[in-house]
Amino acid sequence: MFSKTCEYAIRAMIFIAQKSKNGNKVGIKEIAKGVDSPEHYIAKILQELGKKGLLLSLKGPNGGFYLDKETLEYSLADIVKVVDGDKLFTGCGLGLKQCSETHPCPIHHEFKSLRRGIQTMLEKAKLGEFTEELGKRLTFLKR
Amino acid sequence: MFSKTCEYAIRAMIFIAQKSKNGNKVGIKEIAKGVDSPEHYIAKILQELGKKGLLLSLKGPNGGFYLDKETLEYSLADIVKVVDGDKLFTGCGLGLKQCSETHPCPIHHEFKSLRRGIQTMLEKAKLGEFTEELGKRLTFLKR
DNA sequence: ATAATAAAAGATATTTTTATCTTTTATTCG
DNA sequence: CGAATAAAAGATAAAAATATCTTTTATTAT
Repeated sequence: MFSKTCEYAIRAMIFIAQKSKNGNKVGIKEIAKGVDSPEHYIAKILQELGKKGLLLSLKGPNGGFYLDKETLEYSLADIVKVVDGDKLFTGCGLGLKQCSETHPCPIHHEFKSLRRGIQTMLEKAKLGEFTEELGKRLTFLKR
Repeated sequence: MFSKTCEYAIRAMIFIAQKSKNGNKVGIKEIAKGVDSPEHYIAKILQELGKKGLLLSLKGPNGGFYLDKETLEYSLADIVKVVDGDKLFTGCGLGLKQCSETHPCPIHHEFKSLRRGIQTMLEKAKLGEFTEELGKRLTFLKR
């Protein structure tokens, strides 16, 4: 469904959301450990998300990655769009470039509703909303 | 959603289904052209599907790939399982290995229903059922 | 200012996926 | 049988995704 890069990205962002609840920041090492991802690799991904405005960071001592009230409102769909692009939401299930309503692949219509379901679910899933269950250890971000 | 390999596989299988309606066989060149895929690459994929019993073929003059009454009953889900494995149907959306009902990732439950929807749709889609609309040029397998 | 810290950026390496090319084997037909 | 045909199989290549390592820049606290 998602690229591995995107899986890391989502897990890291949810992790940061949880850790930055009280205005705290979290370092890349802790993030990498917390979501079980390669440190330098996830760093790259977060840099990109930062450039796109989905995430904040500060260098130096006491620095790290964090989310504020505004960025906590971003959804998983926003992350997916930045990392994997929007082919999951708009592309043809069979990889045809010109697949459309008027030139559909054989599974175009069935796929359309599936895609819509995926997109709706990801758009509803705001970063700020995962922290509670994570805090209670009802959900997990690694292994 | 699917690997590129799997997209080719599905397109080729639907193409063969259409072409082998009247007991005909279709050569690899015609298949490659018909679904706009690299010839040797799709050949490899079809060989694997053949080994797994989803597809029949015959060498020599008048040879080629074809489907019979039985193999036309296979669904897109069967193809996906052979080519991409079943991680789309059973794997964790965030890539966790131990994600389960008792150790769920934050989107486990939402994903479960999406996955089920995808699987159901693919299982319902039997190879034999695409030929009519393709014949009427209401649907397409390339570009 | 300076030293310490931590992210940003750049360069390189590895692995997997995708694709191509060549040789071999099976089948048909004259 | 022998020539032609077409898939099967094996070897190699190219591209993309994933991962690591090193250097640079920004920030903080002393």
